Amino acid sequence: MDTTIRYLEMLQFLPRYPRKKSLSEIRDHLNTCGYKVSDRTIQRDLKKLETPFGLICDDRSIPFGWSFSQVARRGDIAEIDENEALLLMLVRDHLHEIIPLEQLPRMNLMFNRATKVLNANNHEKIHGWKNKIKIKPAFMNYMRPKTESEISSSIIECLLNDKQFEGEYRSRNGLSKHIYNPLGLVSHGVSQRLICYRKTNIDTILHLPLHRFQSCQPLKDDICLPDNFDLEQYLEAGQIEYLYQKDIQLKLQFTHEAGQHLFETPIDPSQEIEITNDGKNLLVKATIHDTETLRRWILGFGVKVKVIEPKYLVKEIAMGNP
Amino acid sequence: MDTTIRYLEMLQFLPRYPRKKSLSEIRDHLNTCGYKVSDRTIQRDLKKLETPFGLICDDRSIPFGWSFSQVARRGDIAEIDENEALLLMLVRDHLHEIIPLEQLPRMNLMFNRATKVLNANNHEKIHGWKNKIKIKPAFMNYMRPKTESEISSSIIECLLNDKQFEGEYRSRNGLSKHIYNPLGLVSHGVSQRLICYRKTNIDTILHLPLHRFQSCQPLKDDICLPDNFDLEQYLEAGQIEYLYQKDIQLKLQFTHEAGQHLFETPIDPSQEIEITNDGKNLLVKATIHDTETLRRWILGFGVKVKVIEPKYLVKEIAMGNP
DNA sequence: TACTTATGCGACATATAATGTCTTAACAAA
DNA sequence: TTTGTTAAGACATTATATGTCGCATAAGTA
Repeated sequence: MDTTIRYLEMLQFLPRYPRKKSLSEIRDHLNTCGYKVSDRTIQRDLKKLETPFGLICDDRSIPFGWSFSQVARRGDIAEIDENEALLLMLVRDHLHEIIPLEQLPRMNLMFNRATKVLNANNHEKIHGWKNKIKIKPAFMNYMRPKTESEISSSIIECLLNDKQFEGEYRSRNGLSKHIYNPLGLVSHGVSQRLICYRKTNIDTILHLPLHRFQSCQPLKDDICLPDNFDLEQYLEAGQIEYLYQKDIQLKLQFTHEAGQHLFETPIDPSQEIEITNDGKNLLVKATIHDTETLRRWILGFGVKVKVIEPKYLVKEIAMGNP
Repeated sequence: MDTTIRYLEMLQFLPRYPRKKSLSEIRDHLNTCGYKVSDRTIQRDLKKLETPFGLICDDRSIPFGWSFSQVARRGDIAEIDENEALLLMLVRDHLHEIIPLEQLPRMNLMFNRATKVLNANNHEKIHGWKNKIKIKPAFMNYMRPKTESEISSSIIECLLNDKQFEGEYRSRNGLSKHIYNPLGLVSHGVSQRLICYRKTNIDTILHLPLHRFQSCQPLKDDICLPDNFDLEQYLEAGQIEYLYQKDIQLKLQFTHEAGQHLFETPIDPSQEIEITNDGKNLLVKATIHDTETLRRWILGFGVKVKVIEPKYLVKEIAMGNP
C-alpha cells in the first residue's frame, strides 16, 4: 500500500521525454518525501512500471535517465516542467475570463500543481514568474455572469441524456416555471446559452442564457425532438450566429498600419492581400460568412478601413448600422 | 505490482463526490479490465486507499457508495463524468483558437480522456454530444500563426531561467541573428509576444511575436536587467496595452437593443446603467482604462452608441479614428 | 411480519510480492 | 591505469495481498 503511494510519488517526479531523471535524483526526491528505500528497490520499481506506464530508459550513458515517453497513456501523471507550467498559467488566465473554474475542479488541480512548480523554482530567479507573463486582452473584456454551477451542471446532464427538465427561468418579465426540452449548448463569449424549447410551445426554439435558470428538476421523460433537428444546421441557418449571408466575397481596403497584422494572423484561410497605392493601403480579400461579429469588427477600425465589396455591406457600414 | 495498476484502474473509475460507485459496479469494471479479484479484496483496497487519496464512503445506505471527496489532493485521477467532459470539450475548442495544443500534451491527454467518456456513453442517445455543443465566436476569429513549439519552448525556458539566448528573427527586413535578453511574455489574442531587448541596444525594449523566431540557442549568461524593470509597470505604462489614459469616466448612450447585454455582462464592476428616453436608450457609466480595445469596441456598435464623456473621446470616435 | 437476498466486515491461512544485502560486471572520470 | 559510481543478478527475509469462510445487518419481497 505504502508502496503504491511511493510509486505515484516517483511517477509524478518523472519528466516527459526529452528531459530525464537519474536514479540518484529520484532517490533524493523520495527521501525528501519521507520514503527511505534502497537504491535497488527503486531500480526494480522503474523496471516494473516501465511497461504499464510507458516509461523510457535512456541507457546510452550511465547513469541511466528515466522519463515518460511522449505517447505514454498516463502521461498526465508526469512532472510538470516549468515551461509547461508557464503555459498553463496563460491558459488559466484565458479560461478564467470565459468559464468559471470552480466548474472544472480537475483543471483547477492541474493549475495548482503548475503554480507549485513555478513557485518552487522561483527562489534563485532575478524576477519572479508572475512578473514574466501577462495577458493583454485582444477584445473587450466582459464580466462573466454569476452561475450556479449546480443548476447548470444539472441542466447539462439533462442535455446529454436527452431528458426533459422542469426549470425556473428569470426573464425580464419575472420568474416562470416550465418544462424544457434541451437541445444544445452554445458558448458565446462569457455566456452560455441553452438551445431548447418549452413543452407547451414546440415550434419555437429558444436560446436562453444558462445563468438565468434559477432551478432545474430533471424529469424521467425523454425530450421530444423537432423532426430532424440538427444543432449545426440550426446555427448555420442563422438562428444564433446572426448569420446574414453565407460565403460572401469580402473586399476591404485597410490603411497599411491597421491591416498589417493580417499578414500573420489572417481572418480566413482564403484571405489574400494586395498592396496598393504605393504601399499605403492593403486590399484584403476573403471568402467569409457575413455575421454580426464581422460587421462589428469592420466598424471597429473606423476610417482606417473601407468596404469595397459586397455592395450591400458598403452601405450598411457607411451608415454605421451593423 | 499488478496490484498497483489495479488500484489505479479502480481510482480512475471512481467519480467525484456527489456521484458515487457501488462495490458491484467497481467489481464489474475491474472484471472488464481483466482483473479477477474477490469482492473482499476490493473492499479492503477501498479502505486502504481511503485516507491517502481522500476517498469518501457514503454508508448511509447499502450498498455503500464510494467517491473522491471534492477536496481530494489527487482528484485528477478520478473519473471524468459526462458533464465535466462536455465542459472540457468547450474548453478545448476555446483554447484551440488561442494556443496550439501540441504544446500542451497534458491537456491533450485530458481532452482525449474526455472524448472517450463522451463517445462511450453515446450509443443510446437521440443525437450525439458533438451535435449538442457549439462555440459561437463573440469576436473576430483570427487564425493562429504557425509556431515551432521547440523554438518557443526553448525561448520560454530562457525567459524563466533569466538566461540570454542567441536567436534568428525574421522581420520585414529579413532574417537577422542577435543575442536577446528575454524579460516577459505577453499573450495577445492568437499571438504571443516576447518582451526583450537586444544586447547591443539595451535601451530599446522590443516586443516581438514569438512565432517569428527561427531558432533559439540558449546561452549560459544571465540576462542583464534594465534597472528596476517590472513587466506589470511596463505594460501599465502603455508600452503594449496601447493604454491612452488610466481610469477615465466613460459615459455611453446605447440604444436599448444594443446595450441590453450589459445588464448581465458588464464591462467593469464599476458599471452603472440608467434607462433614459422612455426606455429607448441606456446610459452606461463606468470607470475604465482607455485602451485601443475599448475604442474598437465602441466603434463596433456604429450609430447604436454615442459617447457622452470624456470629451476627447467623443471627437475621436465621431471621426472614426481610434 | 417473516422471509430471502445482498452487503459489509472480522478472522485466518496461504500465497505472493516487496525489500535489503551482498556480489559481480560494466562504465565513467581522474 | 586506477578509482568511484552505477546497473543488475541472487537469495533470504519480511511484509503484504488475497481467497475463503462465517456472521451480522440492511434492503427487498411476499
